[in-house]
Amino acid sequence: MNPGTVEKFLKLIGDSSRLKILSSIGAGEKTVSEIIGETGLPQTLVSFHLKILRDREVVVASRKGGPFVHYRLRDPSILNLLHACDAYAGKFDGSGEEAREFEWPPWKMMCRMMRRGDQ
Amino acid sequence: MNPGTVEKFLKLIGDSSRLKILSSIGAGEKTVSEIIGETGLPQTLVSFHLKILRDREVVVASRKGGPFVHYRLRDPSILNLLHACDAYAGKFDGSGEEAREFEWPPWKMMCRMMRRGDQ
DNA sequence: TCCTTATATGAGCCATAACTAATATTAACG
DNA sequence: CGTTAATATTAGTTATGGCTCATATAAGGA
Repeated sequence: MNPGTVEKFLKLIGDSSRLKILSSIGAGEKTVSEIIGETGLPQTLVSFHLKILRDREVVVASRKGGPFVHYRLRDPSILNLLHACDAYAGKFDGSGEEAREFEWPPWKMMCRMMRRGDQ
Repeated sequence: MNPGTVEKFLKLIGDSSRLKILSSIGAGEKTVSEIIGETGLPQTLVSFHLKILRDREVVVASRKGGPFVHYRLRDPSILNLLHACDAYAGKFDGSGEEAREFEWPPWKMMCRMMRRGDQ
């Protein structure tokens, strides 16, 4: 486990404006205006964050006619990570008891599970 | 997905000094001196971070004779999350291609898997 | 070419939090 | 009680990065 690598990654996504943007884009595709409308964040702030997310390959941009730029998540499953963190942290910050029921699975087990399409 | 909740959680663990501390403690238990020795971080910095981690219930402290305080992770499986992030981000920052093979499993699937002790 | 809409970018400001230095507290022993 | 080792705490400093303002750029239509 490389603390620097993990820190870099968690800081990349661990900002509420960015989380709003990622969540807004979701599994589909959205223009900047749509993201702005949905998040309520200022235009320049959205563009600012999108640039970083784009440079770091979390999102992918494409132009499709007009001045519109569409953004999609390069790996939509990252939303699952965010949801898991939300669920974990939500309980985690609370009683600190219910979170005991959940354990983060080992990486290899996550790999196997998604490869098998476990039902 | 509450951006504020997730942000708070990711910022809590998304610091390289803290990651080093969590990794040092591991699945066992360690004194502050041991953590200092293993991480190479200054004593006051370790104590500073441990206080926050303690207050936020990521670690649990106990005294066992002498001036020694032992720390353990309240939920050691969080190390699995860190390892997964490491693996994901490591590939992620690289070619951006190999990470495609891995998808973060949905929360419910993670719950089921750990409940079944899937092999 | 000019205008409009959509979006991007850069510089500077400001908020946050990690870190350090100094010191306080805890536990145990002589 | 004084001393030592281990650890915690506090105030101030510093580094980081989010955010804002002003403006630049891209695309398309008249």
